[in-house]
Amino acid sequence: MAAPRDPLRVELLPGTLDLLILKTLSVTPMHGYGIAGHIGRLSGAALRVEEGSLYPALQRLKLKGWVTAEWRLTPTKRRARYYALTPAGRRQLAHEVSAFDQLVAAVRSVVRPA
Amino acid sequence: MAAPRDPLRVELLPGTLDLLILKTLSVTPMHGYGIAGHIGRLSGAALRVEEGSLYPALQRLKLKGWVTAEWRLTPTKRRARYYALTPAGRRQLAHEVSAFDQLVAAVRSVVRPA
DNA sequence: CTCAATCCATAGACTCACTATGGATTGAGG
DNA sequence: CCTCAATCCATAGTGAGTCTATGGATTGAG
Repeated sequence: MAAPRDPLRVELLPGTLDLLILKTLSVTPMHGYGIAGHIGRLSGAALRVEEGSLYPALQRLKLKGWVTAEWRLTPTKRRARYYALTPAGRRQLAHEVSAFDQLVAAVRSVVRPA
Repeated sequence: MAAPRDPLRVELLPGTLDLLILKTLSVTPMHGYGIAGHIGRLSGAALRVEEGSLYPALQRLKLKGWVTAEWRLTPTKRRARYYALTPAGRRQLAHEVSAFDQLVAAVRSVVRPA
């Protein structure tokens, strides 16, 4: 079996965090801790969202009107702040997905020219 | 013919600029202006590297020992500062290409779950 | 009862790209 | 000749955004 190794941390490029959060919330409203867990799981633990990045990001998204926040109780009776995507947030998500794809294509055209 | 339109500017994600510069210099030594032109051309004008981003980036790369700088004359007899990749720079390039690919894969696994 | 996990959030440091600016040189077109 | 666009260099200041470090409260398992 392979030797245990560090969990291959991929540094987050600034600008991708909003995209990841919006996408996560497009599935269902979720609280901060849950968002971080969801991103970590789906990425196979490659992406680790720090709380010091997450909460400021959520504030930004709220200010821009892309998400709403509401205190609720978790299934385990814990008090948590649930964030939900607004219609504007959904449009923004589509826009950011497209921008990300274009950027990746552009960078690849330089890194791997035909 | 298509109507003239704005050149579809893709905002550069922080961290990708070094990668683009290193890759460009891996072909042949080049001066700043040439680097910007090369990236713009290969990306189909999608990426536009501003001089205010480029020169500070070149300083960084030089400080880290990934490129060297040398004054020379262009084929058109203009004085220009030619930058060249060092062996450490080449290793860094390989590392950044790999990191970029991993990041893209990780983000996509969240944005487009199987 | 203790400790890990779950949940929130802020402050400060730091990296890095962008705008704005400034300057020098060359060649083409008038 | 003169002007202007293109070629080349570079810095200062700003602002966006992520990270580390920190702090605190609650719940359940052992």
